[in-house]
Amino acid sequence: MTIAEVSKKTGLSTDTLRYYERIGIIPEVERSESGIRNYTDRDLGWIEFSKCMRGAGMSIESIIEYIKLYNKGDATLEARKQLLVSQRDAMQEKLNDLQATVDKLNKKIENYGNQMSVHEKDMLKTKNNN
Amino acid sequence: MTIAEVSKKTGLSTDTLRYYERIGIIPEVERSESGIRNYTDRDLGWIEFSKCMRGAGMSIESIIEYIKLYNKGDATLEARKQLLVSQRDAMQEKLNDLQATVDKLNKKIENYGNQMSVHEKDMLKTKNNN
DNA sequence: ATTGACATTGGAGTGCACTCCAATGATATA
DNA sequence: TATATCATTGGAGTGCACTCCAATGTCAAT
Repeated sequence: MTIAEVSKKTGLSTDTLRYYERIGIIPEVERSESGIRNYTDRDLGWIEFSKCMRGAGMSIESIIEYIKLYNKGDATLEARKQLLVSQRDAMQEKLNDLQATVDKLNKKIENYGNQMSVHEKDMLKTKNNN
Repeated sequence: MTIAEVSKKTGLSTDTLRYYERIGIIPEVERSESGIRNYTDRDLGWIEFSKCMRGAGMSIESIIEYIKLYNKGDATLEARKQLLVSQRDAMQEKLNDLQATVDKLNKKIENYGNQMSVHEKDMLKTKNNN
């Protein structure tokens, strides 16, 4: 698979793909004799993984750490698990916060729903109802 | 309320507080004759609002837009509502993605749970199971 | 009146995660 | 074989959201 194809499949730009490889978020991709990348399905798996984790807010630094551990083999199983657990916990917390904010927003939107002056109502309410 | 007190209450640094005011994420705060800020509860409300929205990933640009609309008064009620609705929808989507990623991560963690070589298992699975 | 802890400003600096670019090389098609 | 379209690299540039800083001012307590 060429970089253009992978870009299309994943939605990541070729620049980002090369950047990810350079910094170690994707293992090094095989090249043709002339130096052109040839992505395997396995590479694609890592790309999707990284994309997914990045999308969930995991830092590039943490992904690099995970991949480094992975490359060290089975001795790092526990460490990898712990890394994932702590990332999941962080995500779960963000998720909860996000849910709380969505709920808040929904209440505000409801207030906007009825046609009375929200300007006035608003300022008579609890702090967070701007 | 002094800026230090507000900083303590909100968890935002004094630098951030001044920055937020400068860019319009917080309405201008009253000053003493000598120019020192004196925050009201109303100011605090806006700060909490902005903090909350920022925490949920709303961009500073959007918050500025909302506050500008707010300051234009009741003529902008509908626009404000629409802004909030679209932000909520964006958050809801992020929330769904996040949930999906947490679920995925939980499955991976389960795999790590049993002591067999995940290294081998891993690579025999579907793409996304790195 | 001096000390020390706070406040102010504008502007420069930081960190993250890309994103763009110019120079150059590879490959496919007419 | 010429042309067009892709690929490569290293390094510079971008955008966002802060964060830090130095010079200076304010204020309460000794």
